[in-house]
Amino acid sequence: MSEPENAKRNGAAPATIYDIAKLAGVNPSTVSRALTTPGRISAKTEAKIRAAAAELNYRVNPFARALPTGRTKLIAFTIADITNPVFFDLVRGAEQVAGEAGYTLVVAESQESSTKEASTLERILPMVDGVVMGTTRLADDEISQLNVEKPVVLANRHVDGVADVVPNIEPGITQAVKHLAQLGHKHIAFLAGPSSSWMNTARWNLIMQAAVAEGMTVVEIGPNPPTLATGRESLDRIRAAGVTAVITYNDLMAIGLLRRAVEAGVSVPDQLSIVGFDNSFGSDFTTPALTTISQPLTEIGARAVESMLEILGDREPQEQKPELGTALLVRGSTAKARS
Amino acid sequence: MSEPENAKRNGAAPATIYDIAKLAGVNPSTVSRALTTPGRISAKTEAKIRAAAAELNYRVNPFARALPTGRTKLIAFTIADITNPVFFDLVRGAEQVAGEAGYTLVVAESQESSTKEASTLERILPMVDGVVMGTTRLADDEISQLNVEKPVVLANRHVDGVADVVPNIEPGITQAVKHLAQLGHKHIAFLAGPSSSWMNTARWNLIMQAAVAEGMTVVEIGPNPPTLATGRESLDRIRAAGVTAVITYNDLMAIGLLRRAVEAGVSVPDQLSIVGFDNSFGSDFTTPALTTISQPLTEIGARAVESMLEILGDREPQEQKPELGTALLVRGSTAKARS
DNA sequence: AATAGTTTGGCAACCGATTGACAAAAAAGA
DNA sequence: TCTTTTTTGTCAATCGGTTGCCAAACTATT
Repeated sequence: MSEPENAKRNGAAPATIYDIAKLAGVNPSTVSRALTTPGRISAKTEAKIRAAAAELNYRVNPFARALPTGRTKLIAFTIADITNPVFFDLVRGAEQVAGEAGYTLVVAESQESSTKEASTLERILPMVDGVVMGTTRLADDEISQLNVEKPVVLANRHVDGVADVVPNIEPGITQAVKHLAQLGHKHIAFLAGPSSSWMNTARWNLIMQAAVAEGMTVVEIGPNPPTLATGRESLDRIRAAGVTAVITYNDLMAIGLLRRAVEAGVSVPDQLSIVGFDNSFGSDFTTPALTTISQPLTEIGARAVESMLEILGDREPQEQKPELGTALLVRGSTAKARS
Repeated sequence: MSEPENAKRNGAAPATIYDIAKLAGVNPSTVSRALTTPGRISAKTEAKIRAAAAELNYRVNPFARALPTGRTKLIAFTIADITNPVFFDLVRGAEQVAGEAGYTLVVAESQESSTKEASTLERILPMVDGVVMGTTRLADDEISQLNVEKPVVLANRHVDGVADVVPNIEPGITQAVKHLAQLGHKHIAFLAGPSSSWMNTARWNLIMQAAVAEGMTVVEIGPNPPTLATGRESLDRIRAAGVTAVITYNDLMAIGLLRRAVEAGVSVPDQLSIVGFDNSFGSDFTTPALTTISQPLTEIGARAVESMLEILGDREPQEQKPELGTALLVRGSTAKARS
């Protein structure tokens, strides 16, 4: 309690390589080499130094190291909305890989605002080695711009000249549309996400294509913020459109829509079939449970960081990994079209 | 593509105070002062320097600054499980306050493992100014220990000698137990969380106390990992215990239990009433929606960071804020005890 | 106009590591 | 045994800021 002035806690200042050098009877630079360049120093001396370091409970000062090397072992991870559970798995995968490589993730949330995203990045950019964008609301040119300053890896988005990890959404979407067609749906809708989402466009295009191939009509309703609230608010527009099934941009919207429908006495799936996207946390809590297109989110997060590590030269480029796919997960929110 | 060696991106190295000094025709130290100590330098010179800085697109190198000052403007925020939506609101509140003060949050997840938590903290401790523990699985003495090295603020937990932000859980719990009593329940259970959770003990004690006061019997079932899976797996034990209502350690467990019960043909709330804890994301997705004890999580996260800022001397200590409370939120998962 | 007092800006040391250049010591070769 | 090569450790500069101390320049006082 109440020692507001003294920011320094532990009376004993943390040990430095100088302390170790003194204790081991060598030069500080020898300590640095022993600790960072294995083999450069004789085994005997190195052992002595390591012992001294252990005794002093030494931990390198990351800033002192970052200054001459310019490397901080920090990676920024951007997400648009912490409230959207898709990012659970994304960061899980990312954090896993980053941690193993001795990197730390700085998670930056932008609350769906590109302005906020830009300003947060502005603040943390000088201290990270690279930026992995889990979900971003920045425009293509802003991303390209960013990529000039620090390496960028995109998850679930493509921008020319920028590294990315994007699953093939075609199989999942085709399956979903076929599934609806087989259930007898003729008129369906796509409840769109934000216009600044690259994935939104990609999904819409494929859905349109697949729907036409199946001889169905399809309308896009949106763009919208990809939230629970939007899902709820869209029920009227969807009913007005006269469709019998909807595919939503993400599960959050699907859940909002489903719950609102139930409240409004619109039976799901009897009067309205709903297909979500992402298979994110909570999508199986609802009654009926949500039929959704699942993505390998953990793997996407992991690969995005792996890719970053390769760019940073901290990981050997691997042989080409198999393409990531998507698949329809049929649960209870889809059924035969009402005649 | 393929320039694995060159970590440096932008051909032009970022501007330093030396560049500014040259351009403005002053000494580097003058630049430093102009930018960090308002008033120390004449308005005229400062304007000149600021102009030069703007022209060169200058941004301070946080590491160079951190070296002499020891302050990094980074705060670690620990959470036990990123998959538990309680932390949404916790970090939302925390990030908000931190951002406004120019601090950045480094979110560290430990996947419910105290070992993992300790090792992650080990890695990031040297680079943060303090640690805010959203949810932690460390033991009391480990926390005290940590608090010696860097300032610590605990959310939802109390350890002697360590700053904390804890809401008063008494009203919520009392209301919940009263609510069950009024519905005619005589025998209830507490589905416990992890033994390393301080809150778990705190909640159990109050529930026990309140139940006894209402003339009910109450049993503790646990300890358990506070997850969806545990909730599911506990149905049998709960039924075996012969109780008609359960209060769970958190919503995740309650949701797991509720869903399993429905699957198993145990009607909720008719055969079993369930009360969750936290009012976290998804707790209203279920059918029936979960009755739960809500906590002001955003506010807790915000206050925890505020408290940290005060300790770091970066914020004036405020007048005492009103105590944070909890309250029962009655939804559909509780009903009259089956006679 | 002379003196005292206050601003303002420069000098240089320092934070804790890393690293190129070099010399001393040890090992290998003649 | 003497030279050549390799190994091992030291010196000193450097990264980009911050800050105590001091002197020059200015302002105010008498």
